[in-house]
Amino acid sequence: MRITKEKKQENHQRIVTIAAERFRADGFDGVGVADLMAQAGLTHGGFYNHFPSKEALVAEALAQSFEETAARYAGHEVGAVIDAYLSRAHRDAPGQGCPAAALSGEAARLPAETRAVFGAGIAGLVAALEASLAARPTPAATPASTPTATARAQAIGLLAQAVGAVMLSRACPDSADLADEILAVCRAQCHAALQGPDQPGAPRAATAPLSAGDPGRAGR
Amino acid sequence: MRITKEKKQENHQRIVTIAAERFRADGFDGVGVADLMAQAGLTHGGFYNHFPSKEALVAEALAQSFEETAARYAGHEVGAVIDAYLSRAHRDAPGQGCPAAALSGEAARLPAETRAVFGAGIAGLVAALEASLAARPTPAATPASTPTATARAQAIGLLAQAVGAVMLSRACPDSADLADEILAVCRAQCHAALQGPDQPGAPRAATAPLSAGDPGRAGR
DNA sequence: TGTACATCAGTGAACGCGCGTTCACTGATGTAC
DNA sequence: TGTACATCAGTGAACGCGCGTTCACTGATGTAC
Repeated sequence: MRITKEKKQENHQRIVTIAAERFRADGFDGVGVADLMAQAGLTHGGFYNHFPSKEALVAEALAQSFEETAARYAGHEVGAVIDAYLSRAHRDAPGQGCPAAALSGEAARLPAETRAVFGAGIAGLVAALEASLAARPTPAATPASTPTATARAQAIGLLAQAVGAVMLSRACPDSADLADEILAVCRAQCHAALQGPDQPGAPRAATAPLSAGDPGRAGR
Repeated sequence: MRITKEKKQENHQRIVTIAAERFRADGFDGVGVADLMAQAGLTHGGFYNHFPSKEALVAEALAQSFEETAARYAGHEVGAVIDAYLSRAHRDAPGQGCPAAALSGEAARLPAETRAVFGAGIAGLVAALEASLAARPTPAATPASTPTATARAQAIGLLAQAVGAVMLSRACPDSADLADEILAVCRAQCHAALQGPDQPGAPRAATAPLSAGDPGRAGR
């Protein structure tokens, strides 16, 4: 039954990718090793040929989720990133979305080593957002009297509000108006913050050119 | 072994209060029925004299947590509420803190009936915050040209950012500077938002007159 | 008010179940000659 | 290049454990007379 080294690596990657999605969708405790292996087309016994423990898989899956998320938003206009992040599509597809919005609550209870991975992921998102903010041209109408916050502070503020909004929206009952209201209100406020404290804030298109994975399978 | 009706009610209340704390600290799946009953000085078998299921206890504990949280902040200046909410004391004592910041992630995966309780709790916090915002005197320096956002929109935005900041801060490794930075940055931004988009933002005392329960037992 | 009996909160053993992990085994792959 | 053997990825049964829940039992409380 032995297989090629390449095949093994393929299997390893498949397990990690499946885990990355399932953990975000169902939580770390919501998916079992056997379930994950079955979804990868394997039996549970072989799991420990790939990982010393479930915890190790959690760490790998988290790292991959954060990288994938940072990569998806990289190079896009911050406004477009905000629209995509605070969209119903993102809220309704946690498995394809940002791990910070899906797993921050449980991450606080992870063992220190795994939590370090999560912290690094958050730091990476902040850094990426900060870079995007620093790269954009200064809003023309900003008067010299009110210097905009540092890009870093702005990045942290935007991330916190976006993560909070998506989490609260997900925690509301499916049909609740409040769930959509939270998303819409915070989307508007993030855009306003972007345009500087003195811009009245021209209305923006709410369309999200950035999608959080396959847009066809919402499944909320 | 039968006990007084009053005694039973006392026991019931004690179980709910213990559950409210433990669920926020360890998550719904992080605490077992037997553990909870033992902490209440009872044996696990009697649990079903009080609740039809663990899920029913979750619902009761959540409702109590939200009421307790809303009551704690009620009647205080919004600025003081922000300082207390975005404090290290609150971050380090999730069991005594806001259920939205402790359990929003897991709440998204709760059965519909329990999620409805959670949604009602969020709606209650928004309404309380909105009332506090509406009650305060309009910031003197706000020019007529930039009307402040509606109190409701402001309440939603503040709650989302505060919840997001506390959750992200908790998800960072214990000794990470980022954890404290998130809290400090978001605290400043919430205050700035309070003073209206045109106020440069006078420096504020960072002291939190409001505490999230017994300040002596941090335990992060 | 006093007595007889039904009620029921609490006890602790037991249930079935799913979990993470271990293990003996298989047989194709990789390697040493 | 060809052969013999060690390696090891995958299999599937089994492990111990903790979980939510059930149940027969106890005896003090509550109630009907």
